[in-house]
Parts: sequence; C-alpha cells; structure tokens
Amino acid sequence: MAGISPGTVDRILHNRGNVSESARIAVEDILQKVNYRPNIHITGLSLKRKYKVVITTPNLMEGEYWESIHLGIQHALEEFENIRVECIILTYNQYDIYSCRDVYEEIAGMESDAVIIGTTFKEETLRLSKHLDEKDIPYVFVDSTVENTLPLAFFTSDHYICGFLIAKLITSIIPDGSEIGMLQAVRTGDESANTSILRKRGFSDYLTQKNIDNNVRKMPFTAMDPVQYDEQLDRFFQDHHEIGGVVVLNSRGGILADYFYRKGIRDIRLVCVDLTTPNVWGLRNGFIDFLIGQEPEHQGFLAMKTLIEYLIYRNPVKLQNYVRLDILTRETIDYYKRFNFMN
Amino acid sequence: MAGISPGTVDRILHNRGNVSESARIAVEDILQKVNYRPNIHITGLSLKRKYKVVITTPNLMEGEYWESIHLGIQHALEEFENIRVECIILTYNQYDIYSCRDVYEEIAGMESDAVIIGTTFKEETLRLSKHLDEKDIPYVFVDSTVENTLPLAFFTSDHYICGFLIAKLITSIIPDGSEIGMLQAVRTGDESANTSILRKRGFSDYLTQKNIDNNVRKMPFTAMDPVQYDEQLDRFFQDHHEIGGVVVLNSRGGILADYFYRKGIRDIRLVCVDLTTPNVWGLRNGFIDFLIGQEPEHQGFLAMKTLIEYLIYRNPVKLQNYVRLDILTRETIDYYKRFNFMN
DNA sequence: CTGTTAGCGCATTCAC
DNA sequence: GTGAATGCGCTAACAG
Repeated sequence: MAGISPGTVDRILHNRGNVSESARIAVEDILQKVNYRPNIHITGLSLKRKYKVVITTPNLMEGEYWESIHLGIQHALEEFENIRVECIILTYNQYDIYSCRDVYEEIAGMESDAVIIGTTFKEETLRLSKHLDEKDIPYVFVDSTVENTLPLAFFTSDHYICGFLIAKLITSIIPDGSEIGMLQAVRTGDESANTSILRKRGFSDYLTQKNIDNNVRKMPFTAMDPVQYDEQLDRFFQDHHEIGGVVVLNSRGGILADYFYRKGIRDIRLVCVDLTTPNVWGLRNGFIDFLIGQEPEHQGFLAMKTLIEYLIYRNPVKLQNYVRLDILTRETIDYYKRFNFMN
Repeated sequence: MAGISPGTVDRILHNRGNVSESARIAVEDILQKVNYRPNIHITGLSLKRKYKVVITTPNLMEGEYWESIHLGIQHALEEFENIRVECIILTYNQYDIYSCRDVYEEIAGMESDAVIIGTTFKEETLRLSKHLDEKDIPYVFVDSTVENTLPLAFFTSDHYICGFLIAKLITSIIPDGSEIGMLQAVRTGDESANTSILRKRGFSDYLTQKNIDNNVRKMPFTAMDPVQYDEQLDRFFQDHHEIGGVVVLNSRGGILADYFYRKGIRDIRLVCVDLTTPNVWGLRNGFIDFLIGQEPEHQGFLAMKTLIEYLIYRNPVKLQNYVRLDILTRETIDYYKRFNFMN
C-alpha cells in the first residue's frame, strides 16, 4: 500500500533500523490508517527464534495450588504452540528455605530469556531479582509480589481484600457474637507467607471497621504433621464451645472439612481459600460454606502469555495484574470452569 | 511422513473422497501417532470460503444484558480474525411478540450458514427452529434453551440453581423469619421469560426444602413505566413493614437499588441478577449485597466460537453448555474482568 | 538503505 | 486416485 517492500516494512515494525525516514513515515502512516495489528500466531509460523523460559515455584502436588499455576502456564504454551519456547521448571520445598536458596542460585547462574517466579520466601526472591536485574533478564511474579523488586509484571489476587471478604462472609452466616476460629499453619520459622499476613490484616480490619465483637480464637497447628491434626483440633474444640465458624486463610481448609466429616460436626460454618481437591470436596459435601478462588490457572496463563508477547513484540506491559476473587458455594462449584479463559 | 503428498492428506483430513484405502490408512496412522491437531488460525489463513452467520436477540441497550452477549460474539470474531465471517444482526423488541415474529420470518427466508438465537418468546423460537431444521441450517441458543428444538448447542446458566442460590444468599443475611420481597416485572401477556419461571421455582424449592418460613411478598410492578416505580414501591413498603430483604430474579434490580438510595433505605438486604450498569452501581455503593453474574459475554463468545469451529471442521459439538454463576460482592466487583476468557 | 526470495502450516486448484 | 504449485501474513537470509 505504501509502495514499500515487505522486507522494509518488517524492519520498521521491529525497529531494526536501516530504514530511511521517508519510508518509515509512509509506512507508519498506512499502519495507522489500517489499524494494523500483527497476528502473533502467524508471526510464530515464520519465526525461527527459540525462547528459553525458566519457571520456579514450590513443588507441585496434585490438586494443589501450585499445580494449577503450572496448568495455566501449560495452557498458554498450547495456545501459542507456534512460538517455540523451551521451559525449564525448577521447584523447591516451600517449607525449606535452603532448598529455595539452592534453586535460586542455580537460576541466577543460568542464561535465559525470561523467568516466572512463584513467590514464597521474600528475602530469597529479593536476592534473585537483583541478579536478574543485573543480567537484564525480565521476570514476572505469580501468586504475590515482593517489594523493592522490578518485575516486568505480577499476577496475583488482592490478598488483603481476600481476608476482608472472608471476614464479611463468615460473620454474615454465624450468630452475632459467637466466636470465630482461625486455623493457622505454623511454618518452621521464616518471614514468608506474605499472602497470609495480608489476608490476616484484611480479616481483622473488617471486624474492627464494622465494630463486630466476635472473638477470634487462633487455632495453631503444625502443618507438617497430619498425625497430630485430630489431637490438636479435639483439644481446641473442647476448650472453645462458643465457636460458630472457622476461617482458614491458607489453602489447607480441607483438613478441617475432613475433620468435621469424621467427627460428624455440622453446626460450625467454614470459609476457606483455594480450589484444592480436598477443599472442593468439603464444599460439595456441605462442610465448607464459602470457598474463595483466586484463579491460579489464570495467573499462570497470563504470566506466560504476557512474557511471550513481550519477548516477541517488546510491547509495554501492565505491571499490576489483579485476578478475580471468586466466591463459590456448593451450588455454583459444578459450573466453575477453571479454564474459562481458554475456551 | 507417510510418503503421501499434501494434497492427498488434505483430502483425507476433510473426508473429500477420491482416496485409496491404503493411502488413507497410512496417513490416519501417522495422524494418530503425532496426535495431529489442525491450527485453526492457520487454517483461516488459507481458507477462501466466507461464512454468513445470522444473530438475533432482543434490542441492545448500553450496559444491559443483551449487549454483553453481543460483545462476547464480537470478541470471538476478533480472536478468529483469519476466518471470514459476515454477521447479520437482527434484533427485535422483547416486549412485543409481533416484532419478534417479523424478524424471525425474515430469518426463515434467508440463506445463511448458521444462526445464533437469543431466546425470549418460546413459541416463536420453536417455529423458527423448525424452519431452520428443514433448511439444514445449524443454530445455537444463548441465554436459555427451548424444549422440542434441535439446536447444535445452547449456552446458558442454570436458571433453576440461580434462583435456588438467591434464596440461600438472601436467607443467610436477613433475620430469621423476616419477610422477603420479590420484585416482578409484569410483562404484557406472554408465555415468555422462561428464565424467570425457572429461577422462581429454584427460589421456592430452596425455601421449602430448608423448611424456612420467611414469607415471600410479591412486588408486582409495571416494567415499562418508570414514572410509577416510586409510587408502587412506596405503597408496597408502607403495607409491609417486616421486609428484611428483597430479591429480583430478573436483571432489573438496579431500580430498587436506586430507590433505596433516593429514600435513604439502608436496612433492607438486596440480592439481584446480572451485571448491568445500574446493578453494578448498586453493588459498589452498598445497596445490593450479592449480585449474581451469568457470564453473558462468555455465552456469546462460546456460541460464536463453537459455530466457527463447527463450520470449519464439522467436529462433534457438546449440546449442553452451562456457564458459571458468579457471586459478586462490593469487595470483588472491581476485580471482575468480564472478558477473562479472552486475555 | 532496499527489494527479492523462500518457507512456516494449511487448503485449494489443476494437471496428470 | 494423485502430486505439484500457489498463496494466505509474516520473518529471515541474502543480494544488491
């Protein structure tokens, strides 16, 4: 249309230089006029370049949170099958900071085009991000973000609002003034679980803001030790008879649902987070009243999609990307498609 | 890979005949082995054929339900920009059965490759479907389905469960035993609003099933006459002092939210359906407590996407397609991306 | 600085 | 019944 050959147009599109002003202006004019948008699938067709993307998260367990993130990433790779990207997946034990440190050091020493980081340990992430900044390797966070870092983007739910919402939901379905239990996984001494801190803050803020005087009773329990679950829970409920509802601000709510099931407890309301297999079971069977979903599949999908588009076109990227907080009940769970964003 | 030329492979892929048994078996073998899936975007690249799709729904109003369906359809057309589909959009007045009849007659006389029908009038839809069956034109329904028809597929939420859920939500946030108002748009005599009937059934079934004795008070109001809203509502609330909450089983809930706002009413809980502009306003400003979304954008998107894939590949299509029922509160509405399924 | 050419996966057309 | 040739939008490699 501008009387310029495709080779030159391509150079203009990709800012590869070696183009005369006159040609550039003529072509950019036309691009404007026809509102040109490259088709990434067809770009992929002819693109020879391969991209190497490192993905690091805590270890995957079937039906758990981090697996969903990875499933979302896989879906993005399928959607953009024409773009050749090689993934290196490196996971670590989220309860062992040394295992994380080892993996992050390996990544700091690697060459890659981009990194996807599922954040857990704050200080470690900070250090890795510095390394990547130096080497000019773009990185994105999923699940939560970390202060004082320079990611290309992050994909997370609003954890503060999540806690706030949980408070609102639980107080709306328990009798006024009854006590609320709060299950807490005691991690072996670390600064991590930024998400839980934010949620807890949102939770308390709701109660103070609304002047609600339901007493909150902490239910500490040792996350790594399933044998002692029952013992600890038995003791808790013996000591607290006024509990009208329980909230679990991490993804481990299914443990309580299972406990209620085995003990035949039906009169304590339960609000939990994340669509893990046990949580979904608890919701379907009436032990969990509200389950909050934070679209982990979508987070992973968006992270990879954003990276691919950035690597190919170097478009400006939105830094903050908050996903939905889905409120699920036993009525709606069967219609909840986890890959809605793909179909 | 099979030592067969691309022309022959194409004949096999599309069942065009003129292929020897031996070649077919050899190629199908390889297709299996490499798990061949055609890439629809690239198919579109080389496809010359144009498709003509007729879309018929009630008239569009900005920020209303049917507009969302159309937006979803548009998004599908953008995603599959390589496939040339010409859309003919024909809308009618959903409160005037004759206007619908006229449009449907026009469609029955047209030639097209497929039709998307936003159902409202049952009998009219039934008649149109018969015409399309005769002419072998595939059609899909959005919003709801109609019995005794043979659509290729339908895309809808579960309206019965929607009503059931509304009952659960409203009763969980109002005092035991307080009355529930139910706003009803009185349509000018027709058998339509199948969706409202299903929702009402779900609503009542929840109450009887749970042995809840909140009295339900019907609030009839004339849908076409906004001038009389206040009068009718004033009278209703004067006559009923025990109303603890109101439900609106159609998308017109925003009217009540606005009424509560103007009258300074803050102590009546409200549960509504559909993310129309007034409803979202009501939710954000605390007049609506729960808003149920039924993903109209996704319904439209899936309808068009399904049609395109069917027209091109003649794949088997899933008949029943239920979308999510999203429960939104003022906390989560800001994170609700209506085109989640695209990004 | 610029234009030509080839090829990605796929469907079509036409000559054998 | 079959294969070869062409072109869709785009990038890469190379010859000027």
